[in-house]
Amino acid sequence: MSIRHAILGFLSRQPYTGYELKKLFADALSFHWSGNNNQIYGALIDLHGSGAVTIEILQQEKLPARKVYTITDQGREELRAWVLSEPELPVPRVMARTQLAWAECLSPKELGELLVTYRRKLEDQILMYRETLRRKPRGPARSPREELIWRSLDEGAVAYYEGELAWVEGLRDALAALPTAVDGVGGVAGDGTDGGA
Amino acid sequence: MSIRHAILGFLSRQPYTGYELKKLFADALSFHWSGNNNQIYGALIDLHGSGAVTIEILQQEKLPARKVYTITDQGREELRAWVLSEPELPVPRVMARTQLAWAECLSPKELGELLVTYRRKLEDQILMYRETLRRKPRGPARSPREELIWRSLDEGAVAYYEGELAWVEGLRDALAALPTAVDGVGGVAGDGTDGGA
DNA sequence: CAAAGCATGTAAGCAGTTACATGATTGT
DNA sequence: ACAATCATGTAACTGCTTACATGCTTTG
Repeated sequence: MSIRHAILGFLSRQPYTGYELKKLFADALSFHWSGNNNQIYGALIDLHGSGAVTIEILQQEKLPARKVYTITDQGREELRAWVLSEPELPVPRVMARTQLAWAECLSPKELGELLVTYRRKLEDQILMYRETLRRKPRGPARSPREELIWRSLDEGAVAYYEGELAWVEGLRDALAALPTAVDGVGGVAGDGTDGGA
Repeated sequence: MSIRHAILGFLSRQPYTGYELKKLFADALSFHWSGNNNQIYGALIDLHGSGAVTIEILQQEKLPARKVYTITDQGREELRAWVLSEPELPVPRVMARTQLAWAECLSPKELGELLVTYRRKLEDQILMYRETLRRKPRGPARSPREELIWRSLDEGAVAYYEGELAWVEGLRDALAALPTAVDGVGGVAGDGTDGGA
């Protein structure tokens, strides 16, 4: 369970309820968890069981009780140990690229359209990120250093999509530069309904 | 199941046994599946059940029988449909970045070391990729277009890690440029054992 | 003789997903 | 009247992972 540590991270700043954490995950651009109940409530029970957090139950009139979770010293130690642990290399599992790997069964036109669709999605995502970052300033950082890191993480997320976009553009250019004889294979002779093995 | 389509992709080039597919996945740089038995043998049974592949069993003297899987027309159609399907945006879930998000509990020195470790792993990975690509030429492509795409995928994988590397370098530079007063917080006053909420 | 390769498969588990269930309150 | 928000939790599933199990052959 790795969302466990992200939860501890949030709790290291201030106490939260499961419901609030759920929203934090759903809203955050840099934390790519769906923030579903199952994981968060489950992880919180787990964290409580292992003594990393304490629970305070606040009864409310006519609304369900709020269970406010507070990190313990032990929880802080666990968080620290995780942050210090060997960072692992990311595995770029990009489904769209796997699709392209087997694009041989497509006509040039179909392939072109696929690339355009992907490009457009990437552009939209970049715009959305930029817009969200512009108008939803994150909470106050605990230090200029933390502020810097958070900004860097946000920028890095955008940069990732920009990198992917540049790659698609590069591929499109390269494909366009291929000899026309090849372009004609699927574009003239067939409709792309698979030419055979 | 999504490795299902990657398997169909390989089979669209030529028939393979499960064992061979397993090695293909394990060796390929652009397909980030572990190539474990469970998934591959399971997916093959599934593919056979739905009529996407046929099985030919070749008995061997004193070695286990080889089950050679061949893609059917229906399998080709499924592959084609998948390749044409809406490409989905990748989600960059980089654990190392999540660690950095909660690096506030680290001293400047510890943070610096963490970044250096990550940078080194990225550099190693890039070198390893380059080396592997240089000396393990992939099989013959079915067309110049496929050749181009495959090369592009390989280059894209390296470019991804280079982008991540550039991001780390940028962050390091930015941290180094922070006022020294801040640098002193964890470096002088404490040993980084957590300064409190 | 041990290790690696050939070739199949099973078991157990983890981290994540969507969707369901309950029920009051507030906003349109 | 309908939807969204508050707030908890459960169920069922998917995709992927490591590790185990079997047994024979080739290579060092």
